[in-house]
Amino acid sequence: MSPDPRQDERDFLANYDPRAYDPVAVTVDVVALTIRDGGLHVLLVRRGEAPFAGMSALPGGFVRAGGPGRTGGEDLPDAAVRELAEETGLQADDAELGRLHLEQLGTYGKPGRDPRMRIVSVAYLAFAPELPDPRAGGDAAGAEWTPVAALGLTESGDQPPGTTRRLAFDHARILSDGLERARGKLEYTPLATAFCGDEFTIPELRAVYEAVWGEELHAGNFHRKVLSVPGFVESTGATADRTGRRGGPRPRLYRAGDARLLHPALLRPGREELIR
Amino acid sequence: MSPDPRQDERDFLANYDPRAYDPVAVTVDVVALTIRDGGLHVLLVRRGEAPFAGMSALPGGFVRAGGPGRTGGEDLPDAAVRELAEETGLQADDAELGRLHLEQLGTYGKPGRDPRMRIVSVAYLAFAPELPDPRAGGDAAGAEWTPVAALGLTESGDQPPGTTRRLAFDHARILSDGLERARGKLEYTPLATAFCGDEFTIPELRAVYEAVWGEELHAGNFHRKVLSVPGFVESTGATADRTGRRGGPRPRLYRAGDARLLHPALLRPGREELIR
DNA sequence: AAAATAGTGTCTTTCAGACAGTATTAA
DNA sequence: TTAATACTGTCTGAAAGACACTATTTT
Repeated sequence: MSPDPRQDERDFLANYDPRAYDPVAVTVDVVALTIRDGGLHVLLVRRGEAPFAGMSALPGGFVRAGGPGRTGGEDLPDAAVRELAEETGLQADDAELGRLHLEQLGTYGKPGRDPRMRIVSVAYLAFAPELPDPRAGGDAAGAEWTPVAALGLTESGDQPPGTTRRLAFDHARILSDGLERARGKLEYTPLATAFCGDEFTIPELRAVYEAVWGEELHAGNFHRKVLSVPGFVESTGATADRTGRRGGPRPRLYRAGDARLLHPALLRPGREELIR
Repeated sequence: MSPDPRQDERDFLANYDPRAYDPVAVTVDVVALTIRDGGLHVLLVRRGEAPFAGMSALPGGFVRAGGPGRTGGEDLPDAAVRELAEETGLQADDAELGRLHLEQLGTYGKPGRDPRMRIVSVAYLAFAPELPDPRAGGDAAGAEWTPVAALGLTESGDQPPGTTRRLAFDHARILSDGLERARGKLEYTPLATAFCGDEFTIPELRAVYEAVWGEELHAGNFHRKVLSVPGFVESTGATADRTGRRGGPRPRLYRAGDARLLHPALLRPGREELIR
C-alpha cells in the first residue's frame, strides 16, 4: 500500500488504542539451575535498592530493543544468555555457557508485579553443569548459587511467613514454575545430562534426578532403565577413577546420547495422588 | 529507601542502559483451535493493510499497559480473551467463552519479526468447542475459522512456496508451535474435552484426538483406555439420540471428569522414529 | 441383507517396580 | 571385616496394542 515504511509505521501507530503508547518495559529473568553438593541450586542476586531492597531476586534485566523502525536489538534468548553471563562473570562464548541448556519458561506481565511501572518479563530456564562461583567473575557482586531447599517454596509457589530468604517481585512464582518445568522435563527428555559434565556415571545421573525430583530412586532399577532407553546415554568404554563416597566398585563412564526424547519416559514415582 | 515512589521510579529508570528506552511494544496473539466437520480449524483474520496486506494472521493486538507508575492496565490472559472476543463477536463473559481453555504458548520477540518496530508478542493457545461463525458477530469482518490442513504447514513450522493461504509475520511458526503443544497436551491432560460440548460420547472424543493428532485410532482400544483412566470422563447414564453417520448402536453420554492429568497417559502411536 | 458402528473379551508384548544376589571398593 | 556401592537377574502386575466378537443401527 504505502511504499514508504515510515508512513507505514505512522499509519500503524495511529490505528491503535492510545493506551498502547503508555510504556511497557520488557525484561528477561533467568531461572538458572545447577547441582552442587548433591542439592539443587538456583542463581540469585541480592537486591541493593528499593523496591525489595535486601531481598533476593532472579538475575535479569531489560531487553535491548534496537531503535524504532530498524531491526537492531537483541533476540530474547540472547538477552537471557547475556544476563546470565553478566551475573556469573563468564563470557557468553565460554564453553561452559555454550553447553548450557536454555529454554523459554513463560512470560509474566500482571499489572502491579513491579510497583514502579508496567513490566512484562520473559522468563528463561537454564540447566547448567557445575559452574564457578559467581564472585570469582566480573561485576557480579551480589550473585550466588543458593540451595533451592533453603527458600521454603510451597507447591502453590509462594513462601510461607517466616522464610528467612525471601524473593522479590513474583520471583517465587517464576522459580516455582521453573522447578516444576524442570521436574517434568527430566521425565521425557534427556536433559538431566545437561547438569552433568561431558562424561558422567549412571549414579551421578541418578543423583541429578534425585536432586530435582526430591526423592530417592531405586539404584538398580534406575540403572537398567537408563541403559534400556535408546539414545539416552552411550558408553565411553572407560571406567571412572572415582567411586561412591563410602566404597563400592568403580562405575563406568557414559556420554549423552543422541535422543531428544526419552521413549519410554522415566516417570516420577508416586504421582497418582497429585493428579486431581 | 526513598519513600517517594516517583523518585524511586526515576532512580530505577536512570540505572539502566539508555537503549532500554527505545520503544518495545507488547502484543498478544491467539491461536484459537476448534473442531469443525471433523477437522481442526484455527481462527484467522485477513489483513487489510501493509505489511502483509491480503495475507492471513492470528488475531491479536496491543496489551493495554496502564499509565506509568500505576497498576492499571490489563493482565495478559485478559488481553487474549479480549482479542478473541473482539474477533469472534462473542462477549467476554459469554458462557461459550467462559468454558474455553486458555494457556500461554510462548513469547516471540525476534528483532525484525515486525518490519515496523520492535514487537514482543505473547502467544496464547485456546481450545474451544464449536463456536458460532465470526461473521455473525460484531466488528470482526475479516475473521474466519480456517482448516489447519489448508495452510500446508510443515513440521519445521513454515509454509512451502506455492501455499495459497499464507500467514503474516512469524505466525506460521507460532501456529505450528501451538499445534505441537495441543498434540502433546492431549496426551497427558483431559483437555480434549474442552473441544466438546458439556456432554459428549466416546466416539466424539476420539474424533477430537484424530483431528488433532492427524491419525486414526483403534476405536475399541480407545474406548477401553478412556474409561480406564480415573477421572477422565464420568457417565451421565444417558444415551445419545444421534448415532454414527452410517449406522451402529447409540453411544452413551459422558461429561468431563475431575482429573487434571491423565494417568496413565494416552500416548500418540508411532512416535518412536521421531525421537532423535 | 449389508455395512458400519459401539462396546467387550482376550492374548501378547513391554515395562515399571520389588527383591535378591554378586562383585568391588573404602573405612 | 564390615558396610556401602555398582550392577545384573528374576518375578509380578499394569498397561498398550492387535485381534476377534456381539449387538445395534442406518442404508
